Amino acid sequence: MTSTPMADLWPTLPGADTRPEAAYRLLQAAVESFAERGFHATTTRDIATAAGMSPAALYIHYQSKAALLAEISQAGHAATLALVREAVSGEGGPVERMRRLVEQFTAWHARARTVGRVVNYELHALPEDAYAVVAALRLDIEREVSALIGQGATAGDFQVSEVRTAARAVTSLGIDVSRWYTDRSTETPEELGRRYGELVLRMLGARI
Amino acid sequence: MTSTPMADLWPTLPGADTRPEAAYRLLQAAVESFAERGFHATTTRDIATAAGMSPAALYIHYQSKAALLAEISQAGHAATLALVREAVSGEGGPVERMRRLVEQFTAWHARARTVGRVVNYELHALPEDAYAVVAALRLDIEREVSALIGQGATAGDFQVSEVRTAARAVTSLGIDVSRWYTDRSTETPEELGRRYGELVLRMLGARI
DNA sequence: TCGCTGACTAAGCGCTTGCTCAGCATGGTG
DNA sequence: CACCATGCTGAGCAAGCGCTTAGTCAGCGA
Repeated sequence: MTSTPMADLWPTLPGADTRPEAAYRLLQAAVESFAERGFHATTTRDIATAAGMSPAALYIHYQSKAALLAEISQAGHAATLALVREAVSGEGGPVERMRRLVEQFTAWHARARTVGRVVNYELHALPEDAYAVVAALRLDIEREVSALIGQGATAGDFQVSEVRTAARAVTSLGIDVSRWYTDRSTETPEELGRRYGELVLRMLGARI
Repeated sequence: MTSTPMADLWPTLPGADTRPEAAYRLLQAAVESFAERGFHATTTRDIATAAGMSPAALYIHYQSKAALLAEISQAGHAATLALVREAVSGEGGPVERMRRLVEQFTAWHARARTVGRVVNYELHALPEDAYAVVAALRLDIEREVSALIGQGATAGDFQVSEVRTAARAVTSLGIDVSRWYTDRSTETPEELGRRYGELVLRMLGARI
């Protein structure tokens, strides 16, 4: 279910990630548990048991429970920013690029909803230094989206009165997907992405 | 700051609410603390201290920490549903009512963002019976929005391919406001509401 | 065969948690 | 005055928390 998105974040290619398999299992268990119950309601025993180990084994691979959260949050944000950058700097005009951005951003938040929940809703539990890193990544994401809307507006492709508000709305729609999307949702992540793409383009006043 | 929305949820009119003032103070402290740190990271000592009491005093007014959360969540959802019903069943055509709905829904989630965070992001911490009540209220909210979009679509005022997806997007936009809106936001809740109203109407294909 | 290393566990430490309870001050009532 | 209900506190209990420690054991190079 979430194995594909997880693999996207922490590549298991030989040489690309030297992390032992046990550390990877702990990471996966932590994502699942943090997403379902939240960071503070998750115990180190939960994570270790789900990874098939004793609680003490966690501390061989990670400094603390919070370090696990920091790792997940930073990798998740980095992956999201990469996705956004790829769409924004891709081929085509503002309309085409915005459509691709929303499609990918939305589909990612549906597909990787467990990681997405940790990334977007457990920020307050991050240690201060990890939070600073993540906050910078979030700002970058917002700036990329704003820049694309700005380009479209000056090119006459979009009609928006406030670029920042429009950018907020676009990212907001995608982020919130990770809150409500479930296994039982009838739309596939890709279908949802296409539909949200349409809605956003109309919202931005694009003639389509 | 949040005192006005709080008063909306738990009226202090003489006779309307027989709750002792101390219980009200505990409620307010709990909302603030749950919103900032989350339910599980909040201790009963946090709440009691913020309300100017010893931890034991909490249990004179509420059965448990979870009972406080249940009270907040149910009152918050009830208030939101009332707001939605008032807008949906108000005067005017679908376009006019949708604009008012989004304006009010958005402004509420900005103004009452502390309550809003508890309402939308602490559902998983609710005891099972309280969750059932709240889930029913959430379903009602979604149904009201869907019904209005459906009306507008059949009347030819909206162009939407999937009513459910469109309804999701509309409520999603409003809910997510409680996540990101802060004291430092430059837009007032009402300004934000008006702008989101415009964006949503365009998203729904209304000719405006 | 040997000593060493890295991954792991059983046990448990010190602390915090949600919650309880005996008792105290207050103010209204006979 | 006595009486008691009410609202609260100080002290503290049992359980559970994150994390540590001492020790086990398979695998490996010399």
